[in-house]
Amino acid sequence: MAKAKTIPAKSLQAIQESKAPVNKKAARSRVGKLPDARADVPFDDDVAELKIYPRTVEDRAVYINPKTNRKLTEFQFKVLDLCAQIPKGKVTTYKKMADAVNSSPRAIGGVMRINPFCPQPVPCHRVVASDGFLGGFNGQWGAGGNMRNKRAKLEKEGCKFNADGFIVADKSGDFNVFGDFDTSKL
DNA sequence: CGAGACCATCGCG
DNA sequence: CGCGATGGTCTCG
Repeated sequence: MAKAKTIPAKSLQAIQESKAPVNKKAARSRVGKLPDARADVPFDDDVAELKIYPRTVEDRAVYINPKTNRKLTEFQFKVLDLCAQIPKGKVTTYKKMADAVNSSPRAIGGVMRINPFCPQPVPCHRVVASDGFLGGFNGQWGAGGNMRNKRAKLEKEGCKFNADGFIVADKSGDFNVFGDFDTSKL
């Protein structure tokens, strides 16, 4: 029964050629890190729960992020606001978001990590890596991570994935990265 | 106030 | 397909 868990390079190539939505770059080492389920993290595909999100400057000034026990910075709110613009059933990438606020993808990831407003109104599960890979969730990346829940949430919204954790279609049936951010109201 | 650490990435070799 | 480079932010002393 025991089979190799790593994915043969050929399969990866096939995946890239036929389905890779964004770049046709070769899959990276992270692909070999599947599966993504973690026994210690309960399954959760809820995409409806609505957290209270401080909108006004005053409210934001006093809000304490329960995840960090700290206030959120201006930049963090900016990124969260941006993320909140992603329509249901669509996804965007860390890079797109970074471009939108003149930041870097890693900084975006950093904010997603501490996002206390998941899954609403800040649907951080709709942010994937630039090549369509599901990426990280819940503070972890790839395998050790808990992509299962991120994936479950997206599937519930109508997105499709292949066996390796790459998105192949959003709700519309195609895959196109959402990048139409309105940065004017940040 | 400054330096160092961190990262749910990227893209090149 | 692996690995190092890189940018920006956060944290702590």
